Amino acid sequence: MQKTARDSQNFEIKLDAQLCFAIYGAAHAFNRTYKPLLEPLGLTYPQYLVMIALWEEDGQPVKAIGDRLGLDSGTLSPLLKRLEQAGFVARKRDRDDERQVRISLTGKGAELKNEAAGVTEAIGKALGCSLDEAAALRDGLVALKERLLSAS
Amino acid sequence: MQKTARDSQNFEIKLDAQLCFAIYGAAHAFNRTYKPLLEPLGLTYPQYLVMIALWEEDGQPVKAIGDRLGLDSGTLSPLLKRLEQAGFVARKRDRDDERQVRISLTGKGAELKNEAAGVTEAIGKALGCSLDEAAALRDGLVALKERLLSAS
DNA sequence: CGTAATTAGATTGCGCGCAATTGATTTGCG
DNA sequence: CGCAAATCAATTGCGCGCAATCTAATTACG
Repeated sequence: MQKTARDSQNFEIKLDAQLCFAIYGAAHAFNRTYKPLLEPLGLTYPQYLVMIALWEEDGQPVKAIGDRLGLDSGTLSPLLKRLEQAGFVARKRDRDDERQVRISLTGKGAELKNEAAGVTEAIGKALGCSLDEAAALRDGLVALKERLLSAS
Repeated sequence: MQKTARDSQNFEIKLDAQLCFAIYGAAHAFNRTYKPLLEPLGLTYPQYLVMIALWEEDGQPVKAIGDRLGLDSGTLSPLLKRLEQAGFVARKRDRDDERQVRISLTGKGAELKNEAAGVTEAIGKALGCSLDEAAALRDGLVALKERLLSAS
């Protein structure tokens, strides 16, 4: 069994594919784990991420939320409309810059943060690893993301 | 500045959020990096994953592809229909078990593997890390996925 | 043997995710 | 000042991703 350049390229192809599958699968697994936990709250996973962003800082414009989550108005506009419909947020035009729409939490939306604490706890258990391990994985993913985005 | 139970709970919510964001963001970054590379081939990212599965083993039934990628027929049926429309695969009922539909590569679909080698090379560069690092990340993701799925 | 339970795939409905376009507002520059 | 360029959100169109439902085929069991 001799090792050739072609072998190592095949190795790279397989690893690339495996990494694709791994990211893809892990993201879906995350999604599936959150879904039943978020359903009682009346939130989808992306909606939950938006709520977290608002719990951290209320009254952000759509653009700021989009930058934080990496989403554009094509995704956020209808999503925010549904959050408004559900009574979690209110949308109003910024008086100083009427291009912007600021998203603010309603009382109901702010209260939801307390219920969400249970979700966090359940996910923590499902992760089944220490905070250090989770942090290490997170750092690896963030670094990967940075490299991918800066390369393009 | 006193440290209270509420503080530490907020800390956990944020860390949880960061891991969410990290997976979410990395998956999107992967998607965005692949998209312009796959467009010339006429494939979307999920279609590319299906093609990889078929290049590894031709003639699989829909169910087997779904198990490999974690997708159900609701996603695969229309996706495969588009791959068939594009001339990359053919679908035919298994003669021994007419419930199953086996997906086989056309000549055009098999040839596409050669063009896809360039995609792999570009991604390898975009990853910007050693094979060992990529493998470690892959293992961490696979382990995470396993824990999440087994917990639910 | 025959009916019930299981399995495979397709279809429908809804919510992202993103490119492209549109419309309104603000900014910048001559 | 005035017009062009830039910015922000909304909308449209298409392709997933998944739950729920449906049909057809196979298997299991009495």
